Parts: sequence; structure tokens; C-alpha cells
Amino acid sequence: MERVKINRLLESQKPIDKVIVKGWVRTKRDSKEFSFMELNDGSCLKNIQIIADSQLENYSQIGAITTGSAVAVEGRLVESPGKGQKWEIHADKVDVISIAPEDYPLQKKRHSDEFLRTVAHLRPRTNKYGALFRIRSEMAYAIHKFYHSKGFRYLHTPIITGSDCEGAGEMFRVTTLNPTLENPNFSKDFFGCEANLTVSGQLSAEMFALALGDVYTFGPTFRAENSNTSRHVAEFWMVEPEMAFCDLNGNMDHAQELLKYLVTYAVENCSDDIALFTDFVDKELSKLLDTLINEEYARISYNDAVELLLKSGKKFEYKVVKGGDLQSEHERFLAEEYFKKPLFLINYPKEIKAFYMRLNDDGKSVAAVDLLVPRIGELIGGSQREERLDVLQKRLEEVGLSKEQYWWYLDSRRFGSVPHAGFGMGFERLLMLITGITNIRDVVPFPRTPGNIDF
RNA sequence: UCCUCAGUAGCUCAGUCGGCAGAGCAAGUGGCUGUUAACCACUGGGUCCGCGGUUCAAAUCCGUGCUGGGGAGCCA
Repeated sequence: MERVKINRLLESQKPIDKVIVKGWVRTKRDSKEFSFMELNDGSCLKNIQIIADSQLENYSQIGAITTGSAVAVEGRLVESPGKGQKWEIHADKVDVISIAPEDYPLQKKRHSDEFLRTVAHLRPRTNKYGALFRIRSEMAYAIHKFYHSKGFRYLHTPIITGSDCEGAGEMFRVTTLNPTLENPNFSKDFFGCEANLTVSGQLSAEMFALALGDVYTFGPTFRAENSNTSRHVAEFWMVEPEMAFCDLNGNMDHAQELLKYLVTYAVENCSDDIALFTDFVDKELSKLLDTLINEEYARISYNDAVELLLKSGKKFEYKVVKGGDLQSEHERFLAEEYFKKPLFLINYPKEIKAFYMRLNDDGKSVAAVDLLVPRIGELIGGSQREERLDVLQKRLEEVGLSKEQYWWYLDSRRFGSVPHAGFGMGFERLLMLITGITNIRDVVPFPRTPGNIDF
């Protein structure tokens, strides 16, 4: 007989004479006559209560079961007379698969996120992290489902790249050379030149958007920045759609549709797990999720945003400087206090943005877009791409990048170039937004940050 | 990398003016109970983050290093 997962059993409409469940004991309460066990198998947030009668032949062995132990239970699914659960299992047989000794780190009480980070290998066994990682899995599926339904093609862009200056941040070197070499000769290296881990699949994705029409990537991304914040990790996942025949407005329409779809999907398909976060992690979360689903996201130009900040009368720690980057506090003010919902910030000065962003007619700004959301800040960064060969070449020169290295990228603007646009959405930041978790290290199974690669 | 706060029992934390190391929970033992963050009693449990200094005496003051939180920059 096959084991049944607890999420299926709890959906049962009627008692079942014989079931087998296997899982880990969350807590146990003993008496002389019987023992109550809360069993969790990871299939859902809820446990199922097992009643083991003292008549069972191995009752003394059952007495030794501790929090964290693994058991297999065969028994009858019956309606529970007790409060707190509809169903329970009266065990006919309890097999102890393994006993967790007394130094099992997870107690049946709330632990701090900081402590659980030190036991990242065990934290998915807690309610909060179990719920989170189920949601993470569902969101990954929802991304593919969304794009498949819209006719986008899923593209696998290289993880090892040869371009060393994509401009998206410091890179991790990939080499087979002896690491103690002081002056590595990259012509002797595996690829015959310097190689790094990707910081973005965008440039590759553009090539495929200009062939397959609409494409997206969804995969790992690496940044070797010495960032120590609650919003940055060295290895993270990013969704990068790239759309041919699409301008900046189409890009924003798409981003809004994507985010609304994903939040709706989470609310509808992960309701029990989401409820844990709305009830215990962030009391304001329900309201925010409603806003994300129902409100039109604001759209405002960089210039208008700067004016708005200057006129706001708000005391900022850092001055608002026209032409400069907005500080975190400025972005938070816009998203959390002024608009109180996500906003697209567009048309940034070209000086503070990447070379591939399309130059606007004013010659000063580029068709860039950032989506700023409450609490997180930048969730999405993208642009309409510069499709005009001459303008793109001039921009490369301006920022001091070599045309030779980008020969294939420039080629795409020589042969059938079309307006196109895309963006990158941080998958972990999306999860933070949906769950209210405030530290990105807590939405990654085994997070990588400067000085930390345990597990 | 910078600013800032913290590090005391397995976990969460208290520890006053520098003067014997504490609580709750967890764990162990026993009891009780259709229990459900169960309950009651008892017991065990400490490199007070490391190193150095001041002092008769340091968890406490000073220096330094490490680790972690929050904020900033970089960005997704």
C-alpha cells in the first residue's frame, strides 16, 4: 500500500479505513492510555494528528519518539472529536523510522530568523520556511505557466560568459588556471580568454527576441559585489523577458500584467501558506497583496519624480539631486508614502544608466524603467533597447566600451533591427514582496553572501 | 566597503554603581490529562564571542579581532 500525502488526506470528504502516512513528528503529547503526535510530511502547512493507543505492541518504542523523529503510520482516518482539526488518524501500527536525539536544534516554539539561518539545512522543517519554499516552488511554476500561455519561448542563456563588461556589476571569474598564478595568462585558460559567471542573460536574450519574437530567461545570476544588505545576495534567480516590436509602454504593460498574475496565482494557489505570512509575519501584507492585484501601477518620469520629491516638503537625510541617482529613502517615499502602490519610474538621465538603453528624443534621457514597490524598492529594472546602430555605436564609445567585443550585439542592429524591450525581475525580491519576509537570505534555500557559503 | 547596535545555558533574553551567573522556554526524570505552543513537580545544563589591557576584583570599563542585526552604497 502506498503512502498518502497529508495534504490529500486533509481534503478527504469521508473517513478512510486504511491509510499510510510518513513524515516527521512536530510535537508529541503522551498519556498512559495513548499518545498524540502531530505529523508533518512537508506536503502542506498543516500537520495530521496521530493517536497511538497504549495497546499497540511497540508502545514503549513509541514513547521514545521525540520532536523531529521520522515515523510511518498505518491506521484509520476518522473525524476528530477534539478541537483544532477535522481529521485524525487512529494508528494500528507505528513504525519508528528514526529517532531525533535530544540535541535536535528545532524546538516546538518560535525561533529567530537569525538562528534558523545558522541551521539552514533544517529550517525548511519549520512552518514558516516550509511555507516559504512551497511558495517559491509554486511561483517558479507560475512564471513558466504565465509565459507559456502568452506564447513566449523559454531561453537558456549561458551561465559562463566571455564578456567581461556587461556593466551590471562585479563578476565571478571562471578559470581552470592555477589560482596561485600572479599574472594569469588567459590565452592558456580553458576558453582561451577571461571567463566569468553571468550577471544577466539580457544581451543573449535580445538576440533570440529578434528571432523568436518573445522570449524569457529564468535562471541563476551571479554578482560579486561586496553587498551586505537585506536585499542582495551573490547568487540569485532572475526572470528576464525580452520582447521584439515592443516599446517602453509595452514593457510596463507587460511587467504589470506579470506581477498581477504572479501575486494572484500565489493568493489563489498557496492560500494556506500565504495565510501564515499575512497572520504572523506582516499584518499589512493582505492589504499590500490586494493593492498589487487590484490597483493600476503609477507611471512617472524621472524628472517629474525629482520635482515631486523636491516639492514634497519631506525632510530627507540625503538631498534630492536632479540628474543623480535617487537614494533608497527617496524611492521608499514614492512607493510607500506618496503613491502607496508600485510605480514605474521612467526616462532616467542617460549618464546614470546602461549603454544599451534607448536614447530618447531629448538626447538627454533614456527609455529606462524601474518598478519600485513598497518595502523592497527596485523589483524590476529594464528598458526599451537602443535599436539604432549609429546611436548604439556612439553610446558604446561614450562609455568607453570596445565595439570589437560587442560585434555580435551590434550585428543584430545591422540585420533587421527592430524596436524591442525587456527587463529583469529579481525572483527573490518577488518572494519577499509576496511573503513579507524582510531579509533576502531567508527566501533562498542556501544563501550566498560575502564571506558566507556554508551548506 | 562605510555608519550603527548587539554577542550571557540548546533557544529567547535579564543581569542595577565593577563585588557569589539568573529567568522563561527547551532537554532529562516522575506524575496527570481526548491532548493540541498541553499541564504540575523535580533534575541537569555556562570558554558571559576570542585575544590583550586597567583593577584587590571584569559578563560589566578600555583596546583589538571575529560573528550577527539594522541602515547606506552597488543592484535584481
